[in-house]
Amino acid sequence: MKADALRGHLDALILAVVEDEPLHGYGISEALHSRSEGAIDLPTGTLYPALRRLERLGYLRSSWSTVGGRKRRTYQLTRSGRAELAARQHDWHQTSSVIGAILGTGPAG
Amino acid sequence: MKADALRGHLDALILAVVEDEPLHGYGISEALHSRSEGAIDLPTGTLYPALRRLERLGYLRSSWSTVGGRKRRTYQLTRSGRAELAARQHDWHQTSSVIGAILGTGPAG
DNA sequence: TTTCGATAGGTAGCTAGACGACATGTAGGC
DNA sequence: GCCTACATGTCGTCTAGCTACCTATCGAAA
Repeated sequence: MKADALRGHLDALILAVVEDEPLHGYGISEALHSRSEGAIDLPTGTLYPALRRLERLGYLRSSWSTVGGRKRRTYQLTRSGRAELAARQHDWHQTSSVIGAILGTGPAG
Repeated sequence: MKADALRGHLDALILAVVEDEPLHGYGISEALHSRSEGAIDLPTGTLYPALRRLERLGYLRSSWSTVGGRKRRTYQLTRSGRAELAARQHDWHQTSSVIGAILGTGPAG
C-alpha cells in the first residue's frame, strides 16, 4: 500500500508509533510495516521529509546516537506532539465514520 | 471537513452518490453534505474539476438539461465507473482497517 | 578482497489533487 | 436594485507523497 492512500493521515501514524517508544527513522518504517501486517512500506523519500516536517512543527524532537557503528537519529514525541496525535486520532475517527457511512462500512465497522 | 482529509477517496464518494441516481454537480455536493450530516462541504474548485476528471477517465457520463430556467449538467455512472467504485470501496476498507489498527479503531471498532 | 543485503540517513525534481479567489449567469423575494 | 439560493466553471498556488538518486557502515558470502 502506498502512503498516497493514507494521505493526510500519515503524520498521525508516525506520531502513533513513536508514542509507545522513541524510534529512529528506519525503526519507524519497520514498526509501520509490521503493525500493518506488511501493508505499509514507506519509501525513504516519503518518510524522512515527513519526520523533518514533524520536527519543524514541534511535534517531534530528535537526537543522534551511534549504535553498532551506525548513526541513528532517534525521534521522540513532544508534549505538543502528543496533543496533535490526539487531535489527529479524533480527525481520523470522524473521517472514517463519514466515509464509511457513504461507502458502506463493510464487515464489522 | 475539508476534502483534503478525504484525499484519494473523494472520487469514491462521488461515484457512490451517483450510483443510486444520476445527479448534477450541485446535487452531488448537496447529497454529500446531507449524507455526511453536514461534515462534507465541497468547494466548487474541488468538485467541478473532480467531475471532469472522472468523466475524462470514463467513470461518469454527462448530459445537459434545463430545469427551472437553469442549466444543469447531470452525471451518471458508467459500467466502468461501477467497477471503479467497487475497487475504490475495497481500497477504502483495506486502508481504514490498516489505519484503524495503528491509531486504534476507537469505540467498538 | 570484493561484493551484496540489511541497516541507516538523506536530497532534488516531479506530480496529483485540493484550495481560495474569481467569473458568469438565472430565479425569486424584499 | 439588491440579496440569497441555485448552477457551472477556471486559474494559480500549495501540500505532500513519489521516483530516482546519493552516501555510509557492518557482516556474511563468494
